[in-house]
Amino acid sequence: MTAEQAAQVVPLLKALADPVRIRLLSLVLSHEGGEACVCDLQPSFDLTQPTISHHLKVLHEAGLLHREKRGVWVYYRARPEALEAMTQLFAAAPSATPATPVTPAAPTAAGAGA
Amino acid sequence: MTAEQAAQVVPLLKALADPVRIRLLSLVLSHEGGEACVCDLQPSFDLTQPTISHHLKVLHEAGLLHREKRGVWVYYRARPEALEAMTQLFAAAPSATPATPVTPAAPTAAGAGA
DNA sequence: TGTCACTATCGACGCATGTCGATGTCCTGC
DNA sequence: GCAGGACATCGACATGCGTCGATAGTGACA
Repeated sequence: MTAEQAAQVVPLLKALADPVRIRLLSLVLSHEGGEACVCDLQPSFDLTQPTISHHLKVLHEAGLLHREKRGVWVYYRARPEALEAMTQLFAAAPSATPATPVTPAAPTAAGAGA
Repeated sequence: MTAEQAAQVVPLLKALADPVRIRLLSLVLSHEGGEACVCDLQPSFDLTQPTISHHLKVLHEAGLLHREKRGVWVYYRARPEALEAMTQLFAAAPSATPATPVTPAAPTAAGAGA
């Protein structure tokens, strides 16, 4: 993985690397119709409304949540593309060593002449 | 997802939510034999040795890397269990709304009598 | 028009984190 | 025993982040 590839995935991981935000995303996903407004989400947390709004903004800016205003309420919905990107990231990773014999390799940087 | 479940996954995500660490894990996975020592990894970054060591420690404490000392070198190897936990997390999530019609739901918390 | 409810933004505070230089620990080879 | 290399730890610094209270913006309703 190059530095550029890492720079693409890290914002998504950063957005999810918070207990409040990953629960927010889970709540939105499991909510009726796959969408929820702030007033649906806030009661699940012991946090103030601005804090919830802040976390939703982070998820939105990371591309994980879609935002839509309907009258007084703002509805958030998960964006499957972002979730799929995460799925593919981890689906590709562990295939490297499923049951390989793990041949001990000599270090290359410092040279094998130790 | 409960707060407890989130608390279990978040440390893994936090450990990966860094461009250096996700590249370190990728390098270890793709390295010969699925393992690498610090001297193999450091040349890929413009960072000092203590910083690389710090990031490897974070990955190790999160359960993502296994650590083994052989002589002067310390070899790091990915732990498939942790990667599988990540895979399952994201594999279960996006199945909520693949092509659902998204029926507009009224907010429940503030009551519909607004 | 005035009021109320829902949500976002702002400014501030404290804590966590990434990075570095200096140093310590452990092993190898002479 | 001594020198040198590989890696970890420590202390310090700057930056980022989560949280709050206060406040602004916007739509609904009487």
